Amino acid sequence: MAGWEDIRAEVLARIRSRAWPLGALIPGEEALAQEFGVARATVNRALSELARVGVLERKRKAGTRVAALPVRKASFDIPVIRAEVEARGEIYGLRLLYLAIERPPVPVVARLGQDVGDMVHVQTLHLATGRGFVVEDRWLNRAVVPDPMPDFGAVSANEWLVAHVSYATGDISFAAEGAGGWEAEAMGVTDGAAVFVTERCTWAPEHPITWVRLVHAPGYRLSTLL
Amino acid sequence: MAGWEDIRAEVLARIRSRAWPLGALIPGEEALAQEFGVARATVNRALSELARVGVLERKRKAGTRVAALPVRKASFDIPVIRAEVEARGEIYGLRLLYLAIERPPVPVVARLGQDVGDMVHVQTLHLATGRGFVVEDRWLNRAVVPDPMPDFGAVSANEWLVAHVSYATGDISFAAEGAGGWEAEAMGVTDGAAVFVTERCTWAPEHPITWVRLVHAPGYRLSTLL
DNA sequence: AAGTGGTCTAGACCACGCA
DNA sequence: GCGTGGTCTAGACCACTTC
Repeated sequence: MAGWEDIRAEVLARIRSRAWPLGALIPGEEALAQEFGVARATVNRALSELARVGVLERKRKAGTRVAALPVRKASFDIPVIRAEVEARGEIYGLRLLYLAIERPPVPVVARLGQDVGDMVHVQTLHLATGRGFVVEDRWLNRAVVPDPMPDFGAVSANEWLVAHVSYATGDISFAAEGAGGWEAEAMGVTDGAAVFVTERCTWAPEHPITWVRLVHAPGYRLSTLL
Repeated sequence: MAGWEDIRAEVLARIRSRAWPLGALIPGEEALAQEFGVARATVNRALSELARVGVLERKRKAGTRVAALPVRKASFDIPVIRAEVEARGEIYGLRLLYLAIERPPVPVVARLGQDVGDMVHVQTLHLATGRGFVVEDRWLNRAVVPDPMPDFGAVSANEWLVAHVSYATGDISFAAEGAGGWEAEAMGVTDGAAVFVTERCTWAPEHPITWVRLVHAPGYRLSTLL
């Protein structure tokens, strides 16, 4: 019996073999269902999957075509830092460097897209077996933090958030920068050393939650399967 | 009428409100289908989607539970460099720096996981409106390159591959490094400047296809929505 | 052995986007 | 309009995992 994964494999084979060239329109779901002897829903499952990963482009009425420039999509996990350290078999440590309620600088407000006044500003150092692993610089909307503030020296803001302010939209970006200032000092690297930097911004449906900048120790690598 | 997206929203709301705490087992599909007055397939679609993005964990017989440490997954596109440059409204240019058939160094063979003897070695500079955008260092399995070799000075190996050797598995990784050697020179940056580096390895089902290292111009940023 | 999620079917209706 | 993909249903069988 042909399952949706078999259909997917067959479609991929036809694309690879150029039976269905790049950019070409392929037969409709009904036709393929007949040809393969399966229900239309099964074909739909296979084609939807291929569209999700960028191999096909589907539009109602227009039909399904092979992506002209197959844009590969890759996905990766955004782990809680503690889990990431422990997954390497190292011992996690956390050191609170700075904590205050103050006005965020203009760039942070801009990234959040909305001014919510004073915010909770937390700077922490995440350790892997005693060595600096990540320097975290975070601004939190006071509206999401309870009044007796959690002890961010014991549980990282990162971890507290995923457990208490679940689900939100946001964006994330990665860049290479030369280390500098307090971040370089906290991490214990020389000024100008190349470091991997993650910046993330998250919103609840109606208000910003947090902006965070993570400076990873030199040698850090973000990797995933295609 | 309740569609699968409504079910998804309701499930998310229950998780957010702690009606279903982190790590807790939630009712089975049949029960939820009855409660929401929809078919089980609709509930399945919603829960599968949530499992795919890491909010739920599902196991046959064991049931569905809320992920204890919700690992957010992000996905991003791996565009063809020309498309990336043009998407910025800049003019794409390509300069072939080096082309030879030679033995790959040990690290490259190791990453590919299989020794295929001599390979095609291509080094190119991708330009955005005349300025260096990406330095590409690529090793290609000779088995995937036709005998009159394509003109890699006209069409980048990158682009030629997606059009002619479609679909493969592989891995990709990102890191920050200090620029150096011919790469720094080709890009026109000072030695030691922080650059964003992408390394990618792709395989056909039975043999390696290519290994490539991309050094992006300073200031490059990889970003995506969560 | 039994319960749960994973998938398939045949049919149906709907929404979108072209003409 | 009208064709295509998107989704839903009710029922069924299967695969996996835990008991």
